[in-house]
Amino acid sequence: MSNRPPSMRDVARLAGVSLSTVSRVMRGVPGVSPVVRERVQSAADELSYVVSRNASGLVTGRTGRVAVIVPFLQPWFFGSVLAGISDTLRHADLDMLVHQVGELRGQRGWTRSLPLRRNSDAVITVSMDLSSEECERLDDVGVPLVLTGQKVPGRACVFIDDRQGAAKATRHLLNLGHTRVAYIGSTGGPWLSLSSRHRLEGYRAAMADAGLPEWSVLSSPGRRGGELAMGELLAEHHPPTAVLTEFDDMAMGAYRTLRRSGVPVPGAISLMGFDNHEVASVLDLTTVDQAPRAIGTAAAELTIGILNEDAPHRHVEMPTQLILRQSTSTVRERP
Amino acid sequence: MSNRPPSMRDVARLAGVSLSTVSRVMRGVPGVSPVVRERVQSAADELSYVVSRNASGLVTGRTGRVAVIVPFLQPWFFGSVLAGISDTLRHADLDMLVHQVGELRGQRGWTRSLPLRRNSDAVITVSMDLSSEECERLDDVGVPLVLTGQKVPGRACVFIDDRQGAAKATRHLLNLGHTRVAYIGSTGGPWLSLSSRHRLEGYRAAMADAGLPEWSVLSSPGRRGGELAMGELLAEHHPPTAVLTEFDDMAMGAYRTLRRSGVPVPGAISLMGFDNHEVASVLDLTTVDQAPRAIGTAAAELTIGILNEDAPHRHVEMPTQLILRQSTSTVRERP
DNA sequence: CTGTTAGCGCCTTCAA
DNA sequence: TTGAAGGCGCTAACAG
Repeated sequence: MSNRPPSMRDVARLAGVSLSTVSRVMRGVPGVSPVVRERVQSAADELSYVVSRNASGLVTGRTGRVAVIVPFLQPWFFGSVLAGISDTLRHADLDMLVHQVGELRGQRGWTRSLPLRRNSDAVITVSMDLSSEECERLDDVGVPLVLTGQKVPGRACVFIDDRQGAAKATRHLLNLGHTRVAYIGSTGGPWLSLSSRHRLEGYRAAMADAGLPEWSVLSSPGRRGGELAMGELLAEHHPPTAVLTEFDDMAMGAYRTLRRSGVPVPGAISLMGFDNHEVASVLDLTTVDQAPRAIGTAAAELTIGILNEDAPHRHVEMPTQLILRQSTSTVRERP
Repeated sequence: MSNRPPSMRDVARLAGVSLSTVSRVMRGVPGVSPVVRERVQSAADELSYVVSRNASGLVTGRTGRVAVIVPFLQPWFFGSVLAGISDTLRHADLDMLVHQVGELRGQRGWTRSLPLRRNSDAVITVSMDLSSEECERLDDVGVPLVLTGQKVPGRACVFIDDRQGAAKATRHLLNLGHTRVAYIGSTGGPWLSLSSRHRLEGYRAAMADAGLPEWSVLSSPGRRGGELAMGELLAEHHPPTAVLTEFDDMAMGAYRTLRRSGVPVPGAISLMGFDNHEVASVLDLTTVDQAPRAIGTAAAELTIGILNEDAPHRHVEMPTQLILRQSTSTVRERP
């Protein structure tokens, strides 16, 4: 509190050298004798001096910061991605600036309202499902843009193969002998529509391959949607024997309906989710893992690569993995 | 990509005014005629010009950024707190810098390894349970420090009354007629020990008030710990009829053990958590809400108040609230 | 109401 | 290997 923190000048004075020498030492560039380097270092330590990114950034044009844009911070998924990004950036000595834009979204020109330009070296979006217009707006910021959760030709992105993941999940149910396999998907969710579409397509393809009719119910995204959709399915004359949901959240809603209706899982209905939500294990829910933390790590690495101008590949596809638990089993025809 | 982004000079040239005029307009300070203001504004828009916080910060000594330190980003709780902080800071035109220090923790001097100094106007810690030594190290950064999740005399902090919350929860179980009420707590968790202690104390106090013996099992934090602890309790000759856990995560573990052991909830055992985890509702778990998002909001408001030097009160206690669901019921003696 | 001037702390020439 | 000078983009005094 009080006076300004020590500046490079203070360190220089204490070490008895010039500003440039201190600067060289702090940046770790060669061209300083070991003796002097040591002297400057201890002077800096004594004052607990830290280089101001503000000032150095003014000169170099780099801020040492990466902006991360997420729709919401609350859901488990985003926390995981951020965790991966954060750790990776720190090792590259970059800070993470987080912008939650869920509420802003929809306002025209929300990209402009963020103080991104000149305030970060790169922008990472997390499952924002950006339109190409929005992408271009972000390009306007003038720094590299890395997308996660969507695949856009010509742009750096990290994504999973939603289609394949959903197909894999569907096949798992089919292999268990189920033939009446329903799908609960979401609609109207503002930032997931692309991946929603792909997962639905994956389900459809797997069903078609097996020569079975598709049976999908679309509902509002989230737990409540799952609850309602499952209610609809149960009201049918011949309910399905297996249900795949677009993501675990919806599976949880579906699970709740099943529990309240006294329908045993997986006794009467096998239930499957997608995401490997942190509590899927609590419910023993069979699901598809998409390693959100690894997505964050990959996005950060891609970003660092681009900043160093040695970006090897700009499209990174992350693997999905079937997580088998107790909520699915071989088909048992109802009495 | 390419040339430097437009600077204030470019805007000034385009609008045909001087630098200071542009500066005044951008900062929204009075003393500019509406006509000129309008002209400058549209010039800025045309160039999609954004003020560089770097440069202005150099002059004002303010960075326009607040650093938030969290142990981990993954758990639901932290995401919620961050969500509250983020929205509140944005309205004050401050950016949020997030540092995840879980892995660093334990290394001596981890506070020094963060580039906080000169890079943020204030520091908010989230459930870090800092030692006074660590607090002092952070003071060294020279910016205001706001703590959440712990109460330290003389420091700005936002916290809940863990003792009271746990006592309230215990009394809820007692009021249902339970007399064999056990408590599952965590031990060894690096960043929750303070609140752990308080919750345990709250349980003990409520039991003592009712003239009942306490019955606590401490286990590792997290779901696994809850699983094991509940296993221990079930192995007893006369298991408890009600169990309070230190937090929902442990309750989920306990729930899993109960489900696998075929013990009906709340038929045989009433189960209660603490936190109101986002999936507590899926499990119909009775719990205590501590509104993490509101904690974040309060912390950010407190921070803004301190930065504006009009901080009214520096200790903010957040209320806790009993959330009644289906996992607790009146005692029914076992057959 | 508007423009001019002098730094903020640092990096990058260039010269010694 | 070291130092001196200039300027990065902006704000805060001033002067007009």
